[in-house]
Amino acid sequence: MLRATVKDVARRAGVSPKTVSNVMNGIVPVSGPTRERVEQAMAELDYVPNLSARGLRNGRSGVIGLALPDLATPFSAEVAHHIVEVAHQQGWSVQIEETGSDPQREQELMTRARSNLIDGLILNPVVLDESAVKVGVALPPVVLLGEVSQQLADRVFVDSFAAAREMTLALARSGRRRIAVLGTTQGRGSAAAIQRTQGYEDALKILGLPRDESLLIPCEKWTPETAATALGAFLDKNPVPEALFCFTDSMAIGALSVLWKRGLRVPEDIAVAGFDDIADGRYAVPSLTTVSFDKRTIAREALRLLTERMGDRGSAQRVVSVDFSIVERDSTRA
Amino acid sequence: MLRATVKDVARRAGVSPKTVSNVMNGIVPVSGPTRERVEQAMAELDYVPNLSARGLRNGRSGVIGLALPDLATPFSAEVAHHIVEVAHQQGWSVQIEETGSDPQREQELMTRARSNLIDGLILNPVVLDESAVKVGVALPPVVLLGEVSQQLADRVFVDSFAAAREMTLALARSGRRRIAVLGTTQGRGSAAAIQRTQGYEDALKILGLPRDESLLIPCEKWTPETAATALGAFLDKNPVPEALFCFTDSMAIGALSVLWKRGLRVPEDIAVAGFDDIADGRYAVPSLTTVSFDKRTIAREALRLLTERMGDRGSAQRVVSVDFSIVERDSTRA
DNA sequence: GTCTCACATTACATCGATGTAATAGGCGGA
DNA sequence: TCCGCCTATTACATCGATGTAATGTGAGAC
Repeated sequence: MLRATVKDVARRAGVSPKTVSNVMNGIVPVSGPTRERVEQAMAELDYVPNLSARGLRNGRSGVIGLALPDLATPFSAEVAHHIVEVAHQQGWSVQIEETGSDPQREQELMTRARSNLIDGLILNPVVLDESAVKVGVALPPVVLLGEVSQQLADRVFVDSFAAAREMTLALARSGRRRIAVLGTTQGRGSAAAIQRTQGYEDALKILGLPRDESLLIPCEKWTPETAATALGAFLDKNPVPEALFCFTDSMAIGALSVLWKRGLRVPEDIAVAGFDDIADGRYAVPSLTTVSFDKRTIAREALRLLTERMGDRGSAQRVVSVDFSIVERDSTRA
Repeated sequence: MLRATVKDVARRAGVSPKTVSNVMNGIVPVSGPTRERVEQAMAELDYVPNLSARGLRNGRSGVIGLALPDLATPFSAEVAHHIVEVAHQQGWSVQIEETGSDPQREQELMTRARSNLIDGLILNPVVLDESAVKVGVALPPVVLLGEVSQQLADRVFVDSFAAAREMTLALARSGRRRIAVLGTTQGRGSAAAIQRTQGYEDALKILGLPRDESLLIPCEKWTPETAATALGAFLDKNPVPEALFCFTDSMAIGALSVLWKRGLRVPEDIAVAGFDDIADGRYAVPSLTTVSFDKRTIAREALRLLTERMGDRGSAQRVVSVDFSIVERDSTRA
């Protein structure tokens, strides 16, 4: 059985297809009785508009794309959750893509986006800074999430540099001096890694603490697995630091696991802090001190920038910084 | 600057629009030289097909919907991750919707799906069993994930009853007799809750252990928060059980947090087990014993059922059961 | 040299909704 | 009674890609 179309509804209501369309869109006025007849016909035929047709005609699909490195990451999952929710409230559908930290795939996405199934794209890039958003190509509206050196698109971010500095200062407040960081990168790392490292170093300077290269624990991929491995290797060769600042909560959770296995008590033997304030951190053992920020705000701002950009291509790019705060929990409480 | 269309490509290549279409689709044969001219023209014009138009014409959009209760839940996030990945491999895009455990919203989704922007729907229902999939309405292909009493749609699931029974037996293996479960529901709960409770009770019967009503710790929402609250209330009024089987890993993580705060050692004072094998469980403190199953397999099977169903509407519904195994980690190891 | 036959290519209609411009209908004022 | 005007409604074209059926083109056979 075929689906009903405007034509069918029109026939049943004894009006023209365009009138049916007018009833749906509510821009062109329709008289009371006519409207009622049409609405009844729609109900009787169980009419559902064909969004492909509408999209073709209007040039907009009502769908936005959301591209994240890996949905299974708690942080990405929380961001996705809020974006889907906010988008839904505003009548948008969300198409999700994973980039797997692969610039190639971010390119593909752009193409997809240009195929008109997507009216705009919210992209959380990882490694790539420049590659994804190529100049000169007719791009759909794009909003970037996070720390990116990219200057060509709208962007919502948390000031990683300031946050890392504050967290380091907070860790030092109880007299801790040997503060290690987990998640630094060798060579060209992500913008976030670079900024967090710099924030940490800036705090050391403020504190008058020596910069100890050995306290920078590199970890390219920011997952519990890699963090656990990296921290394990570090502990095999170095004395236990007084505090450990992990560049993400996920890494901190991996770190807590390793510390516990080695019989190191947190926070008595070593304080641990994270970044992102993911839900798991609250229920970590012990609960995790972290850099917190409102992900719903990020979602809302990203969507705001995106919709504004749809209306007004070509204006100067906007950048929104979202506030953060240090949330102290058991993992650092003396 | 407007996007190029088949017409533009055709003009540039000196052929008809239909020939361009033939080159893209590869069904109607196109001679070598012509194909080359067309391909070059497409490249020069940076041509990207309009998927709305294609969707309108073909009646298929190349997009499938994925509806989950809450993307921020680690379990949902992992499932989503695998589905997006598998779908991508097969050339599908995935549109994500959250149902927030709200049957109303599951209904809306069906409507959305019928609006032809979605060729099929993978739905992970929670409370609703019957409501979403109404008979008689022209539905898009639907595959349900999880334990549902629903008999009208294809389905991929893990045998919760058997898994809960095995887990309970495993917990009893080290001589533990007072085994509590966390996550039971009062009244009409989710199908999963009912089956897991029954599996637990079946194991008690096998073990010859008494069924102790007080060891059923109710918890409607399966989150760490609610689990922590429920377990806290339980511990205030009851002696500490020898083992605690949480109906999800998320709840187990909340439970571990509470136990730790109360100074109860896991597994010495109480063994703890979960269900789902989410990544966080591996890095919980202590690492979490759980019911494990391959989520990629779930994703693959769900997509297989869905695509098969697209080709063949109307055949009998299929049900796929995915294997599980008990993974013992530190939270139960004596 | 004409006639098939096979195959590549084309013109045209179509998918469903909606903007545009023209039409129909109603009402008040002269 | 007729004109003019405002509003609700309509016919038609259009968005871009593609199926259908018809056309064109060449090779091969007689």
